[in-house]
Amino acid sequence: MTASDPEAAAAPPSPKAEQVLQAASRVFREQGYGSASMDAIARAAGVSKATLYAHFAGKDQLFAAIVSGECRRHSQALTAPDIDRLEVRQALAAIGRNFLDLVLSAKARAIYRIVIAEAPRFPELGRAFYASGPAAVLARLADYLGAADARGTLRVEDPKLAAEQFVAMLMGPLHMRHLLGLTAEFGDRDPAQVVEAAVATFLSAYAPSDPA
Amino acid sequence: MTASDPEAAAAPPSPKAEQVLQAASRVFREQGYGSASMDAIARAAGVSKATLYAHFAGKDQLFAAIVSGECRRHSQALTAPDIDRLEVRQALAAIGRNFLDLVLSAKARAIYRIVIAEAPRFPELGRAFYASGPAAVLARLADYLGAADARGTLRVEDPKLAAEQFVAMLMGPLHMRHLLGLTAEFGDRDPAQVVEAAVATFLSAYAPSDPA
DNA sequence: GTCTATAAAGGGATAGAC
DNA sequence: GTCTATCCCTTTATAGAC
Repeated sequence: MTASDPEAAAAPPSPKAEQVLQAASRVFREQGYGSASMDAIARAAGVSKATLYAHFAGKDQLFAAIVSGECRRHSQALTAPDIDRLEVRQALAAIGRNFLDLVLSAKARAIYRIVIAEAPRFPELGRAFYASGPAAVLARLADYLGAADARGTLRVEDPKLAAEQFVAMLMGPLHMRHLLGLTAEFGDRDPAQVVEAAVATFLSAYAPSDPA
Repeated sequence: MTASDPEAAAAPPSPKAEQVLQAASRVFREQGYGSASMDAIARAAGVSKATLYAHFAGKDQLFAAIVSGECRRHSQALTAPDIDRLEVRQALAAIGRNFLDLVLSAKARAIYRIVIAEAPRFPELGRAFYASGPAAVLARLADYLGAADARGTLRVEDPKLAAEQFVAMLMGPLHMRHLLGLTAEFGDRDPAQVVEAAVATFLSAYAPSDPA
């Protein structure tokens, strides 16, 4: 019955497993990998430790399952709709708002924290996270910029680099401060203002010649 | 004798304490806060655990002492020299190179990882890190941009925001990938190229009118 | 102050009953 | 599959000798 589904693909069949995954995700996000104990996870999930080990070979594999699951879910959430039907400025603003909302969300921040922290000890995890998250976003944005260049609505020599600059200007003013828990202090900015400024600077550099 | 020096200010007087701090820094950076044990730190420092507890009240205070020490050291390393005697383009490029070299260094990455990871459980640490590191750099850069605007060599309405955009474009294409340990894959870039591109995009947006 | 030795608690992982 | 109870090890932290 379960031969074709080695539990690594999509949805875990057992409701107990899902229960464990959700609780473990919360505990890992709250305590970090090193400090989170299997005991605490079992307690949070309302199951015994033996049940944990019946579904996952160990702490490391449980952790890997959670991170890859969260990455999958988040990258799905970033399927931008109809940016091709918008003006370049509006399209970039829409992409920027969606992206910024995602990366500043509490869950995304917690996942990012823990993946960054454990990347040296879980190298494959770092790769999987980057590939399913940032790399996918950058690739899609670069495609859009390349197409805009072909249409003449932008002039972008290196779409990949331009995409990275745009994303960087979106995240830069807010991401680190939010990661550090500094939202009010150090003059926190309105995300809408950050998006607008990023679009403005980007277009100053990459608009064809004179869009007026 | 030690009344005026509550050990929180500058240099630890005891050589043993310095020995402990260096070893603990390495262990924390290699293993993360949660997984690092006082036992391992004592072993790495070549002292007994009792000596650890003679100098530091506990794991958390030892950790805090290390992070604040590293922040102090790194922010001192960023005293940019004579940028006022350079052309704007060259000054920005010099700032960019220095900054990128620092934030991409192995030690800075390790510190950043652990501060980000533990910020929710050590809020004061996050504040101290940001204030002594990124905020100081941004403030100095914003000052420079504001002065350039006053001289007419740039046109920058919001120097703080422009500084954040510039720094973001420097870090964006490289920082996250390096944090995740992905240097070769996903098309790693030459830092020099990143600096050049960031300066170019920045000047496209903030050059006065026509510098030619 | 520094060590050896140990206390007291909590960690990951498992055996065996159901 | 799931639970209770437990093994065995490591953890943080301390007592007592020097």
